[in-house]
Amino acid sequence: MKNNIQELRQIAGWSQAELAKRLNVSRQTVNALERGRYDPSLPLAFAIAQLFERQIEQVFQPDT
Amino acid sequence: MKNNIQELRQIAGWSQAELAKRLNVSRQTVNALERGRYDPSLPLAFAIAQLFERQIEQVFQPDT
DNA sequence: ACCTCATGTAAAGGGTGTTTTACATGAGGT
DNA sequence: ACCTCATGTAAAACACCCTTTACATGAGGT
Repeated sequence: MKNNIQELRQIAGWSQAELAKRLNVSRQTVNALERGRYDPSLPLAFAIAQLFERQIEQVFQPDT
Repeated sequence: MKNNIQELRQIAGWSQAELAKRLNVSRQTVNALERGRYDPSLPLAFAIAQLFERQIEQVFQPDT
């Protein structure tokens, strides 16, 4: 599962720490998601999409 | 997180076991999702939405 | 009464998502 | 040289997702 979190975050002008705070997760979680270490839970995926005013499919793309 | 899995499955005319097979998960997983015992992983949420030809937001609705 | 099918549930176990604490590196500004 | 900020990473701990195996219930058909 790929994602555009880093790109969206940089467009917004936020650090990983700032994004983490807005999502109520740790900075390490944001870093891990951007680096593709694992996928977020579904509720976190919704929070990310809502924060960036995108649909989930616009932020996350399945490998297949 | 609420979802419309049961409704979509019934419209498709499938049993929980049939849906599970199409999703490559166990029947217990389908049952647990329909009954709201937990949320699916993000990849499974994508598979469900794609199977029913819906957007993720049309299948899953955050509580907030 | 029996059989089958669909559904609900439970327990144990492996794998994944997220946290806290902590340390390391590089870039920029003083 | 120093300080600060942003980023990357690691280990331990905990909760959650999903599996297999198993049993229980109710509805419908014979």
